[in-house]
Amino acid sequence: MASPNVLTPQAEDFPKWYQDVVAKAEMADNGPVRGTMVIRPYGYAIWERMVAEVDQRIKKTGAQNAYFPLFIPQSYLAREAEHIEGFSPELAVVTIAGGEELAEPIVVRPTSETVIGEYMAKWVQSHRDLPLLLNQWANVVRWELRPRLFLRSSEFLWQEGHTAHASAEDASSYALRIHTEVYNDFLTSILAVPTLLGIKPPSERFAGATNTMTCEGMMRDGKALQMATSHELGQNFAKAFDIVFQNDAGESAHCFTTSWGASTRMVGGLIMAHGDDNGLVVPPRLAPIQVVILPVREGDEAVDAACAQLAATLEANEVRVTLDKGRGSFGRRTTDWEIKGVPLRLEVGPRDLAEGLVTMVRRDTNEKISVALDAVAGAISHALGAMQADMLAAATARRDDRITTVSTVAEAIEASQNGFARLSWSLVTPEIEKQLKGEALTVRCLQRADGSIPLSDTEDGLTCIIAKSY
RNA sequence: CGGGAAGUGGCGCAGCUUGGUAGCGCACCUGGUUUGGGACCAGGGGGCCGCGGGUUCGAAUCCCGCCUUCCCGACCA
Repeated sequence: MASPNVLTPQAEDFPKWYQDVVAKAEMADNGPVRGTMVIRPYGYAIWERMVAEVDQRIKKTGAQNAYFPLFIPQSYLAREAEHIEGFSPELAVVTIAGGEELAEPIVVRPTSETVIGEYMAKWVQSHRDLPLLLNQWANVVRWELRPRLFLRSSEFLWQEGHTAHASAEDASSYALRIHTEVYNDFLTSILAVPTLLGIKPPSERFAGATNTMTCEGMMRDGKALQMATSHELGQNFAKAFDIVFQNDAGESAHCFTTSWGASTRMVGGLIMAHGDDNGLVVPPRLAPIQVVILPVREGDEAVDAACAQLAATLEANEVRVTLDKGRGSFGRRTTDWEIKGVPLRLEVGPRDLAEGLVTMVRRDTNEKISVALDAVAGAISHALGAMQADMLAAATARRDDRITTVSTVAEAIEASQNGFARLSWSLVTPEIEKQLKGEALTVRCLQRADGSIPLSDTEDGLTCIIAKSY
């Protein structure tokens, strides 16, 4: 256990705890311009792991990576009325470049539906060109009034997928496939964050979408965080950008498009879904460092040799392992790795070594197990697997404890002070949504009674999740 | 963008009321003793006090403007 005063306890001040973890785990710093973020090597290593896992899943669905420009003509955004209306307040616009006032202002992309739409129109001629499945990893800029590291920064990193299809059904099923096979699978099986899948109410839809799906996660303070999102755009952008194809009967038709994204916000979600008073807890399958080998004292030849041997063995078993430098007190080094959330520590000291043992400690439970030197590889592999499963189970239990099914709006407001309220969607009128807003609450998503994703907000028998959110 | 709080070595803070040129803890460097849950002793280094203006013989301290951060709201991945 970390000594007191390393981090602000969660129960005392959750936002302060979050900042402490971001700083002390060396995840990120504020940038010099308000809302900007410097991602430090450890934070970036975690992001890179997310990128690798998500990218691999995206490619499995058939999408290909490409890259589109940062700068977008302002007129492009204006072509889709809802889109420009939704994004205008958040845009950073370049009006001077090369020392001259520009004839047409250039927008720094807040998202790339518009530029990509322009090129889709160029590239799509026939139904044989469809579906067109594109993805890009990029930075985007949305000027934020209230920034928070990872959760809401004015510039952030993400992946944005953009696809064009011949039919509404094809677009819809692809967006759903991304939602479940890419996002939800990544979130649950790698990030160990259980999700509630649903659609956004019309008031919360992406600007220009006909349907927005969301993966809502619950943080340890009971607030909701949208971890990823997937949109059906209907023919809105196809009409604005003339994305037209000839079908097999030789007739012209507008495509149906989708877009979907997941961002560095997931790093914030990781911190807040799993972190505890001792710091970050990174699930093993995500962790850039899965095991740290920690010599109890420096300069002990037997210990150093055993550490080197263990590192080699684990590397050969494809475990992502780091050898602690052994400088400074044992307690200090232990605490530092604990704050970084490394799943397993292997403590190697002369006492254990004399008996042919090392001590393995799990970050999530602090459970200490003595392991024989020649059994380390197997024990590590087993512990990594167990910890991954236990973290998802624990997060799921915490979440379910905090979801209350209620039957009135007043009860929903009460129940959502410390968690999620589940209420019949039929009780939520636009006036009620306003009332909720006054209580700092929003409808996070709509679900069918069985928790599955509805096709539309007008289906009968839907429930909604009401919560505070980040 | 509105309402609150705050910016002083890397981090956390004191000093400001009653102007006189900066201090503490942690971190850092050197040496030694240590090392099984944030070690100890000794000796060191580092700050034009967020930025810009003003008042004054003199400003961390008083006045004005701006920037940044945090909390609460409206907007959002």
